[in-house]
Order: sequence, then C-alpha cells, then structure tokens
Amino acid sequence: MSRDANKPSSRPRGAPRRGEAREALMQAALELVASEANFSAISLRRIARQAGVVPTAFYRHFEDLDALGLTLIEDTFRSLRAILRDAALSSMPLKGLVRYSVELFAHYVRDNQLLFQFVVKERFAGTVAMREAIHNEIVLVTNALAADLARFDEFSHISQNDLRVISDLVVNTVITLSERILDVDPDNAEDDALMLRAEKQLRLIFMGVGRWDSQPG
Amino acid sequence: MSRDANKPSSRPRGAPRRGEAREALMQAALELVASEANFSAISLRRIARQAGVVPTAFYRHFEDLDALGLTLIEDTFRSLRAILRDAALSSMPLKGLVRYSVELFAHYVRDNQLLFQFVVKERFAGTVAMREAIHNEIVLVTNALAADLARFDEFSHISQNDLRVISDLVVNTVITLSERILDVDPDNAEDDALMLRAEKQLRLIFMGVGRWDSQPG
DNA sequence: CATGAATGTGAACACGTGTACACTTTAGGT
DNA sequence: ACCTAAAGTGTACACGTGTTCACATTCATG
Repeated sequence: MSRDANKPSSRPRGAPRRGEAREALMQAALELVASEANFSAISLRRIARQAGVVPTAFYRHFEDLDALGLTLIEDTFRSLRAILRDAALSSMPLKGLVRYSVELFAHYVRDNQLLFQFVVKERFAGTVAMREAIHNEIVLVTNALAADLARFDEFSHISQNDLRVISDLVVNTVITLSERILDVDPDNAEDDALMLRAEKQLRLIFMGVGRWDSQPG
Repeated sequence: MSRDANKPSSRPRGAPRRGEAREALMQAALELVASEANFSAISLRRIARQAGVVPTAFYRHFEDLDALGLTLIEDTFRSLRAILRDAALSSMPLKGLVRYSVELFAHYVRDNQLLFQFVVKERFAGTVAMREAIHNEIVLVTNALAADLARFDEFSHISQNDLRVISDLVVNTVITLSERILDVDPDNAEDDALMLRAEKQLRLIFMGVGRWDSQPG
C-alpha cells in the first residue's frame, strides 16, 4: 500500500517529480498483470489509475501499451543477462555447477517475481512484437549457454550443432522451473521440491551427454 | 410407448435444436484467439458476431466466457487422451518409439492447430480456472507416461519417483515442440527441423536413463 | 394438436474504453 | 531572470462492452 491516498486530485496542482510517472506506470502494469489474467486484459486507464496518474499522462511516456510491454521485457532480460554474465558459470568446475545454477536462477526469479510473471504470461499470449522480443532474448541465452558449455572437456566430443540442441533442452528445463516457481505461493517452501526436480533433470541430461555420439549423418 | 427406439442419442428434454450455435461459438472463439493475442482480449460480442449469432444467444449455451474456455480445454485433452490411448505406445519396442511418438504428436498438433494454440496461450495467460484445468490434464498425461515407461526393461532400475521426474522432462520437451510447431508458418517445411531437434533431445534423455542410478539420499 | 422447455431475437441500459484537444505547471539551460 | 520543451491536467466524444428483459420461434413428446 502506498502512503498517499489514491485520490488523483490531491496532488498540488501538478506532480513535478521527473521520470517518476514512467516508473510508476511500469510498476503499475506489473502489479495489475500479476493480479489479473494477462497484459491484454488490462486497460490503459486502469494502469494509469493504479500508478496515480491521469490517463492522458500515459502518452507522455509511451506511445501505446505495446511500447510499455516491450520496455518491461527489455528490462527483464537486460537484468537477467547481467546476472548470468556476473555469475561467470563457465569458470566453475562442472561438478556442482548444476546445483549452483539452479539455485542462482531460482533465487533471481523469486526476487524479480513480477517481471518474470509478466514475461511468462506474454511469451505466448502477448502481441506479436512482444512474443518476438521474448523469443529473441531466449535464443541469445541459449547461444550463450552453448558457448559456455563448449569450454568444458566433458563436451569436447559434441558437435557445435548438438551443443545448441543440448543448451536448448537445458534452457527449456530452466524456463519450466521458473514458471513453476511463479505459480507457487510465494512464501511456500514447496519450491525446494521444484528445484530438486529440475536439478535431477539437468543431471540426467548431462549423463546422456557422456554417452552421446555427435557423428555426422 | 415412445417410438424413438432407434435413436442412439437421447436428446435432452424438449426440443434442443442441433447444437449448431454452440459449436459455432466454440469455433468462432478458436478462430479469434488464433488471430488475436489471446482469449481475454476477445469480447463476448465479437465471438457471437464471428459465429453469426446474436450476443444474447451466447448465454443459452454458456454461463460466461470462462465456461466456453473450459469447454475448449476439456475437448482438447479428451481428444488427446484418446489419441494417446489408441497409440498403445507401451506395446511397442523402445527402439523407434521416440521417432514414432514425435511424429504422431506433431501430426496431431498440426491437425488440431486452433485447439492447441488456444491451450498454449491460456496455459499461463488464462483464468485461474483455465490454468488449473490445463495443469491437471498435463499431470494426467505425465502420470500415464510414467506408467507406460515402467513396463520397459530399460527402466526397471528406476524408482517410481524418478520415473515421474523423467516423464515430466519428456512431457515438457514435447510441449515445447508443439509450441514451436504452432509458431511456425503452417505450410512451412521447417518443422521437420523442429521434430528432429526434439527427437535428439528425447534420445539424449533416454541415454541418461541408462546411466541413472535411483538410490535414495 | 397442444404443451412447454430449449433456443433465438432485438431493444435498452449503465459503464469503461482510447484518445484528441487546449490548457497549466515545472525544470533546466542560457 | 527568462524561455522553451517536457510533463501534468481536465473535459469531451464516439464507441464497444456485458448483461437484463420481454418476446418470438422451434419442435419432440404427451
């Protein structure tokens, strides 16, 4: 709950704070999407109301709702890319990497609940532009993972193409994990079980890699 | 005595005209969802218009939009369950099962494009009731797969719980495949590549199973 | 045929919507 | 201290929405 009441006319003849409204609109959209079905079910006016802003003010910051959505998606993945870069996963021993990665990711998803909930919902139900944006970002992550895996001796017998196939499977498994974490009641200890399951699945995949034969044809 | 003896289907009391409008409404909803972002972005009136029916007629067949959506989900999975049952996958040799299953499923998804597109979009962006319905159906499929896998000698060393973990991974991989098939241009030969990738991923998983050790702790 | 339930119809209502417009206020560079 | 572009505000309009209500039609069954 915000401290000032949701009375729009209580503002002293104009809200001077700069750039604040833009942030407020984005946050409002996230909150509403989290409490409703999805983004397309929410109106511009509702977002403005939730942000404590007059409807027409929206246009000062975004061309339309689509632009807002794209900005949120961009923000999410910019932040995620930073996390993955700083984690420096490729400089770790493969042993224990799975557990560490899963915990890192799960933690991050929980810390950015609203953003990820937005992305999960819009991945298939969003506008064409949104869907494409999300898809492209996921492709980037998958490629980065493939490049990281290539540095491990355990993957030296895997062709570049197969590395991408494997990374794709890993990324999908992690995406599924995050979808489930977000579906669970926030303060629920149940997502330990979810993490354990994902961890098992990833270890299973890596076991398969040991027997995998990347020969042409 | 009544003379409706040779009528196989006992219609409800009164004069239920052929459920023509009901079918039209469902089909209209599917078409609109396929061409728009998702279900919540479509109004009752638009569905009625597309179905060639007056708005108020909607209420003769469904309590509200949610009920329509739930019916579509139910239909999709009823049909899918039938396919999987008739396929009798568990009576096949494990060898070649992967390729066969992938092709069967891909074919089926393409044949029921609109239905699956609906389910994919509503899986995370739908109403709570819809999301739960879809989730429950997927759990059923996963359990059935686990039971099927248990019959193969190759899985005899796997604990029941791990069988579910593995089935879960397999189901998620297949779901991802269908999402991608639906994203692709319908008459595009590109989904052969998608099927090949999914097939590789499933074989990788089953390779891991060979080395998997289901011991407690 | 007559009945009555299922089904179809059109008018009406109260309301939320996106957005254009003209206006005021603010903040930062000069 | 001034000027100007950016940000904020209230009004207004045309339109689509869900849902109600009373009425018309259909048609298997008694």
